[in-house]
Amino acid sequence: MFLSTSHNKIDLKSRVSIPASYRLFLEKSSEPLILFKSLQFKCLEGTSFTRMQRYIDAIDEMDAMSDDAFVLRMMMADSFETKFDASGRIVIPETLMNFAELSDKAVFMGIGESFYIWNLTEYKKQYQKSLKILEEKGPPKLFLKKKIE
Amino acid sequence: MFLSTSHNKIDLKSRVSIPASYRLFLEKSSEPLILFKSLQFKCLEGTSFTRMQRYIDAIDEMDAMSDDAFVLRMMMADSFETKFDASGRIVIPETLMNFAELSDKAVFMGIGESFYIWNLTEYKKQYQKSLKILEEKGPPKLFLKKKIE
DNA sequence: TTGACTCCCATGTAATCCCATGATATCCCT
DNA sequence: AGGGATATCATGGGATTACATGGGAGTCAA
Repeated sequence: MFLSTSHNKIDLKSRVSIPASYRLFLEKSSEPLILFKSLQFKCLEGTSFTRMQRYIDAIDEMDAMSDDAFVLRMMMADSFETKFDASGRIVIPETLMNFAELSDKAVFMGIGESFYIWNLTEYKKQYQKSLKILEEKGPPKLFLKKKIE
Repeated sequence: MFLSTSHNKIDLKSRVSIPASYRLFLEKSSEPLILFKSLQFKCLEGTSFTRMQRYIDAIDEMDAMSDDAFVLRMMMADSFETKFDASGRIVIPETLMNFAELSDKAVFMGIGESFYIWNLTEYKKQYQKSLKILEEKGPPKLFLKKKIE
């Protein structure tokens, strides 16, 4: 799984080291890494090939003319399969760099099945926001087990 | 699969480079590339031979006399099997150039099992539309579910 | 013979590979 | 438990290759 947070450098060639633990997870299942624009935030999302495959299969199962299918297709179009170099780096495509407003620093944030890549400012903003919500509304209700009915 | 977006030039001979990653995907399965008019948009669709076969099978399964079958068959009649030259280009048949109103620029948009070829204006229009849908309706339900079983 | 199509070669740019390095973490032996 | 040896990790930069594109020569058909 993708867990933990780390701050890595983006060099002049738009290369970043993917945190070793993330890489290990992908290599274990010998999966390529897919990068795409988040549909919810100004950040990138990384995930495994098979997970992306699931979205693609889902498109075929839905009404091809529906809004959902339309948005999902656009998401595919903004997805990239990336290759690791010998030392575990990838190149972030220019479109994605621009979308997430990345320049020289990337914050990796593991969220289980996938992970986010933020620019530092945006990351701090979201982090503060989550603290504020926590303070105002208290800890979220969290059910680790499904209710049996 | 077909992912990512790229902007390629169409030269005076109606030649375009098919993005290397798309070509790789086709070569891996040693499949010819089929080009045809999109049934939904003013763009071309490219896909593998076997997937095209599936479309044709689907038509065969419908009421042969129906309007739907009629329209689909007419569209399919304008399908072309393309050949790559040594450097990975194809020639876009004139009928298709006209249909999608292509001239000197082609936007390739990978959507998994197939890809679209748009003229720049039309592509931008569709992209804006997807942003609008996303803003108004939020991400597809499918996407919010972390696991799809 | 002319027009269209195909094959072949040329080229600048951008991506990828390869080797090098310092820093940190891990191992291992005493 | 210390402390040196070793592996792992993140980073930098040059060399090499791949890719997209342009143009010309050869080929076939009307």
